[in-house]
Amino acid sequence: MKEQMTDKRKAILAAALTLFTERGFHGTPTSLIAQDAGVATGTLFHYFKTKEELIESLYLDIKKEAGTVLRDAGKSKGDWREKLDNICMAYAEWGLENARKIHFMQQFCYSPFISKATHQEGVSNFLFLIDQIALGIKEGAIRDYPPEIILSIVSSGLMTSILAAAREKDPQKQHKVLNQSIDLILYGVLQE
Amino acid sequence: MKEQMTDKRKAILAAALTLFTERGFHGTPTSLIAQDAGVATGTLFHYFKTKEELIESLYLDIKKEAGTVLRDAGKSKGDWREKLDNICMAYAEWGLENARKIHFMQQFCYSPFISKATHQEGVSNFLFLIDQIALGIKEGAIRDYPPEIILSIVSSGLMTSILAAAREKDPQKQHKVLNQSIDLILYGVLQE
Amino acid sequence: MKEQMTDKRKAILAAALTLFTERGFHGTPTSLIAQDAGVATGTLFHYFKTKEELIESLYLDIKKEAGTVLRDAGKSKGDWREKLDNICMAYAEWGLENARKIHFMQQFCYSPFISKATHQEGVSNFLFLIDQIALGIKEGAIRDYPPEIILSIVSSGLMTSILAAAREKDPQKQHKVLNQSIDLILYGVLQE
Amino acid sequence: MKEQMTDKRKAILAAALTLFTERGFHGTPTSLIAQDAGVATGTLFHYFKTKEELIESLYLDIKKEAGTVLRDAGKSKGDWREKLDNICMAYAEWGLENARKIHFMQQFCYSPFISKATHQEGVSNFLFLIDQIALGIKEGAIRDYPPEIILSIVSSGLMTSILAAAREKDPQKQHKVLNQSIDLILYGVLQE
DNA sequence: CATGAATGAGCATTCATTCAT
DNA sequence: TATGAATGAATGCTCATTCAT
Repeated sequence: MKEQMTDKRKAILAAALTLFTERGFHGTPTSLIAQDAGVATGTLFHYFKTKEELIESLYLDIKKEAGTVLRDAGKSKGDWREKLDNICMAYAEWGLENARKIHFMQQFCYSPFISKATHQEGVSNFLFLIDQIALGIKEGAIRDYPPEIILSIVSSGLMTSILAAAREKDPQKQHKVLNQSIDLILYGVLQE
Repeated sequence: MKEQMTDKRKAILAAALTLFTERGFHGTPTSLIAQDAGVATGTLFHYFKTKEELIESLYLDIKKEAGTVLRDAGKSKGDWREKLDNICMAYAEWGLENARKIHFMQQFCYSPFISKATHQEGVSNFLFLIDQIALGIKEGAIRDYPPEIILSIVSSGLMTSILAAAREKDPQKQHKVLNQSIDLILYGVLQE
Repeated sequence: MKEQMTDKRKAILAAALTLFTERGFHGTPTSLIAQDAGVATGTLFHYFKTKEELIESLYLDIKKEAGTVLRDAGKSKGDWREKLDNICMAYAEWGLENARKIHFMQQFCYSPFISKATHQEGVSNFLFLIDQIALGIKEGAIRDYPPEIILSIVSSGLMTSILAAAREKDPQKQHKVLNQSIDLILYGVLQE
Repeated sequence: MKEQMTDKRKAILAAALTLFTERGFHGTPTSLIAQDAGVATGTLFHYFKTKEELIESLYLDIKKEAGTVLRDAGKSKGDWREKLDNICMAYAEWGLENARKIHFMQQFCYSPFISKATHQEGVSNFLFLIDQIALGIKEGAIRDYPPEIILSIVSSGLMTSILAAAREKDPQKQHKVLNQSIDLILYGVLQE
């Protein structure tokens, strides 16, 4: 547990999340991040050797958090439909409360600021889902298609839906959008 | 006929497409765009008043081209499944040959470099699909969900699949990925 | 008479006068001068080889015009006080109607954009005044001080007064300011 | 004590003074100012947010210094002629040693680079002279003309004379020119 | 004579990073 | 650990000037 997550470190990451999504990577001066985080410019470079290291740390933190949310939701009991529904809803719920993190992932996962290696490491948090899907296929609950393809389609659909839901003001409407989206996504995936 | 699309203008847009996707907006100097396009730096600013205007023009051009591809494919005859399949395959085919354009849209559609107004204008090229989907619902071929939701889930799924397919080297594998992805996407959408 | 003073040439000089006083030399693009003059950018360089040549031509034209005004006024009859008063008032009158030209001279006579040679040539239009002053001294009407000093003090006082008068809106007030200023200036110069 | 006047700040102002008078505002690259001041370009912008702020600061500094010189000289004892003579000579003396500052004021006081507000603030350093002149008028020593007019004529005459004197090499000649000029200026102002 | 597209050197300003305190 | 003044390379954009039409 090398990561002690000082308050200052956390503040820097939080400020960076907001600023990077709102202004892009190069559009965000490190001095501004430091300012918003309430620390001196030099301090930022004490915690992160370079600006690149900062965005990659942020990326990994978010991916890890998202992975944990999914893993926890995956422990729910019930049949496959229920299980997948739970996982999707848990992710959507978290995404709605952390829209900026979804936004961040969407914007930076294919950007040149995240190295291939970091991207790999980030994705690794979701790999257990591949196994789960394979299991669902074997049990005849999920259509027999390559699990990677299923995962990428489901997750891109979810991300887009969360962002769409976040654009609604009314929480009831938000949930309606999410429920309908998840219905559609799972129709595509589940064997009827 | 305001748009005469000079050769130089085209060259600048082409160079910008490649560089923006590879290095990001702020990561790409205008001088480099000009160099790659084979024109002087001043010339770039003769055609586009600012760097922002350049990226927005590029965005609109691509969205327009994508809209045209879809519109043409939508004229095909046949039942709904065939029709949707044709549309998706045409889009995927185009996307595969223009992976950079897909990449560009994915990376910049939610970025702060494209103004809301431009985003709106870009999306307008796809609005006719909403009507089509509504028609399909009325005819009982497409599940009865809000057409906007259906459109956003289908298109995000398609984009992701195209990018995944583009990562494959072998054209045969590419098409297999695409076919399987489109199958899955349409399962979700079509009423069986 | 090499100078045929085409309409276009005149238009360029007029536009340049306004723009140079309002925005400075380097602050005024030649393209803007051309635009305001209603000609193409290339045309400006047909009449003036460089931007420097333009400002120097403008400077000389103005100095020449000012010299002519003074020379004409100097032909008036009457005693020395009357004569000097006439000269000053004529100059002030012209300056009031051509405040921009006064402003221009004030701003650029010591600026680095006017070469020493051009400055010399411009000043030559006023040299006859030195002789006049010398004559006035010899006749005992003007105090016995070096004519160059007298000239420079009188003319700087006049310029400043014209600019001050031009700042007033009411023509009556303008003239009051001018008359009072000229009174004061001549008190200093005339032998009582 | 907001103004700590760091060494670096002082060096930048000194370099700017020389360069602006010699090459004009737009004719002077900030990089050259920094170089001449012996600091990095970034440092210049650490002390002055923009090039405009730099020239305005410089203008205010000089006006303040000039005002102080006059104020100190105004404390001298003696009759009005002596007093005005002292003030003028003190100013001329300072101007001779600081010809560049005089040159700067002459060149930029009516230029578009100094905002109206800054001009006002600069002029405020001389306002006490208006009161002095009014007093002189009341006591019958100075001719009864609007004090503002008297001030502007005297000061423009002085400035011009200082510049003329500065053009002489020989210090003796310089002082002769100044003395004669001040004589002439005061003849115009003083009631005999 | 007149045009205006094209050029590319030049400049104001920003910003990641360092380092003395 | 924390600070923030100082650095200077890098970049978006401007503009005098040319030249093919």
